[in-house]
Amino acid sequence: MENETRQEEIIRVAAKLFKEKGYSAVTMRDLATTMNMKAASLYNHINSKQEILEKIIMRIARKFSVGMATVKSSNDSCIVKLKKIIALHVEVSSQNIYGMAALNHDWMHLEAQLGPYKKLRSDYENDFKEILKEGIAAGEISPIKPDVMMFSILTTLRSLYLWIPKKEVIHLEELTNNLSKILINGIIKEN
Amino acid sequence: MENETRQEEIIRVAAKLFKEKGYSAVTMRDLATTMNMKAASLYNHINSKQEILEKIIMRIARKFSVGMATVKSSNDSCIVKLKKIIALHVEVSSQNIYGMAALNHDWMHLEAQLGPYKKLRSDYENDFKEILKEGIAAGEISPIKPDVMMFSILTTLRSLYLWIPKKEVIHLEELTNNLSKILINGIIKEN
DNA sequence: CAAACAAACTAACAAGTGTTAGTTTTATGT
DNA sequence: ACATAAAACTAACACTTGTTAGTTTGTTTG
Repeated sequence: MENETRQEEIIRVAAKLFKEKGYSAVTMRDLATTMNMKAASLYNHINSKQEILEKIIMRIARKFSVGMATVKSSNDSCIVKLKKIIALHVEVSSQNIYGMAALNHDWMHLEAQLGPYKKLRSDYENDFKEILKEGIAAGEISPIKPDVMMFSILTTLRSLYLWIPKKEVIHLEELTNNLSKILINGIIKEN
Repeated sequence: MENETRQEEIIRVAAKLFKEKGYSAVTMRDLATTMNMKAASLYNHINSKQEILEKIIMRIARKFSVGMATVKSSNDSCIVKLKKIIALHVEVSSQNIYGMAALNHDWMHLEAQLGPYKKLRSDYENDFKEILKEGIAAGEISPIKPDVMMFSILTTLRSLYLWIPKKEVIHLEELTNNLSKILINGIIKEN
């Protein structure tokens, strides 16, 4: 982690602070103190507070879009596609625990990038819903309202960042498997 | 809605603003403008910005605690208990859409009430987990890690506020039934 | 060594923050 | 009509906000 630029370091530290208190409650002086410098010095590396938020959020949002495109273009069954999406969320969330908090809580404070972000998000949700609908049509998935299904699964996946850091040792593969079971097969015991 | 006090009205409007921008980003002048008054006038009805947040959050947190106590003391099976908890979340969330946002996003900005809030929340989670463990012991629920199960179900339920207002007409009972199916039985089609 | 550059610093700004004090308006009950 | 109380107002406060300008320090390169 020693070949990261000073800018990247600032953004990484900012994401951590944003997770704890939210974008609006974190001041440039807070960020500077954590970085062991004065607030004005931050501006040698970044252009504005807003820019930090943009980089944190848009970087992750694009990763999800790319991941979804890969899943979408595969020839897997819908259930397998869903499992791949679950794995995508576990992977991206575990690698961006702090950034995911900003993405979930502070996207509304985006300014110039607010439109582009919303587009990425709604495209993602549409793709997700489409997979569920195909699954229902193919008889793989129960014919419950796709909206409710998507909401249920996606909010769980979007909240992973809250929960992954609490696990002592994170077995990502095990977590992915458990989530797949719970989200797809439910929790009820079958006989 | 005409027998609500001016204080209650302020708190209700504040909750709506908090949902849109978060506690820290909402200024007393924002709140006053929305209420068609000057910021200083707010202080005829409330003592501080912090107090508004406390009332919004603690009021709801207590409702969940009371609801959980009722479920806990019943003689229902674990699956029925879970369904009752789902119904509890649908009910409280639909009646406090704006407040739920503050509870989920802004609890960390509580000051005097931060400790009490955290206690309520962790007690609630422990009760929830206990129900799942009993269900596993009784053979009603699949023997997956109770932590992962609780996380998955609870994050979905905690995010209901994001989603309920989007439904055109809200059939609360139908929503509760659909969620129960999805969260308990999963989405896969059984043959 | 000297030149060049990156990255820290001090000082200051204009605007916005929650909140208080004191005053005026508006409605209520006798 | 008048006293009372509720609820609005104006003005101001001390402090914090993001950001800029200009300067100094330290490190690399020719």
